[in-house]
Amino acid sequence: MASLGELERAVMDRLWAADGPVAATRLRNELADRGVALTTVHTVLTRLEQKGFVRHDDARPRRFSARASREDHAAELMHEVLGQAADRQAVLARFVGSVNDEEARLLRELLAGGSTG
Amino acid sequence: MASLGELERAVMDRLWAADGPVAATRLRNELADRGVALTTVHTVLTRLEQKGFVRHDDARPRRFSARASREDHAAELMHEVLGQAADRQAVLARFVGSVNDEEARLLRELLAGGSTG
DNA sequence: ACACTCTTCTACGTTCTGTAGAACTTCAGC
DNA sequence: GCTGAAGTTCTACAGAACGTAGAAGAGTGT
Repeated sequence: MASLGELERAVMDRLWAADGPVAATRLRNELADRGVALTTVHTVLTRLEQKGFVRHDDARPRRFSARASREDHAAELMHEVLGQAADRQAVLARFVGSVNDEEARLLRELLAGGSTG
Repeated sequence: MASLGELERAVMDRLWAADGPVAATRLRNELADRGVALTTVHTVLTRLEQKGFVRHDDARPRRFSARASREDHAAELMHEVLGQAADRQAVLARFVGSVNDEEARLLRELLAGGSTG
């Protein structure tokens, strides 16, 4: 499980927040507060692709998008963390023990209406 | 959320697997396959302390222990990951959707027997 | 062809991690 | 209290990851 750097995460956040593929120039604009150069954005994007988080189309300004949604990514990460411990039950117990009531209710609903095979 | 390096994680694994505080020499022995020097173990231990993962007692061979259990740590991480996404419901939905039957059953039990207020 | 925009290549400084020698501290035995 | 062994801390360095971006190359519109 590769973890992301500060800028990498910022880029992923824009990609996730975006409503579709995004051009590098737009990302640069959205990250204007950091004052990063366009090439910097490209470098990060390339690294993110190598890590499997991002992909781009063949259009010409290339447009980049996240391979997985933020939610899928988070859920995936949760799984990795869960699987990394030998005693999953204990982890789940602690996890469930510390979610708030709303989340607990949601979980119950999700588990009740879940698939059966 | 600080992530750990290869050796750092290996050390944490021993600490978590151990049945109580562990001396550096023992850790070095347990990591014999890596052939690391005792000072290397100490360095890693120090860094792990700085990161808040480890603590040591005042005894004289110092003995080190993990601040949180592996399970607590994993559950904590899961929470961090969950909290990091805006749409928690969606994350939980995906998470629940991808746990296996056994885990799902366990979760149901945990949620059923949990607090109600 | 030319100017402009976009993309890729290459590079460098910083920080993190693995690695461990050198130096200092403490304890056991004398 | 001195001495040697064991333990601990200090300091340093190499390699990788990341932020950063200039230089160079490629594509587009006119």
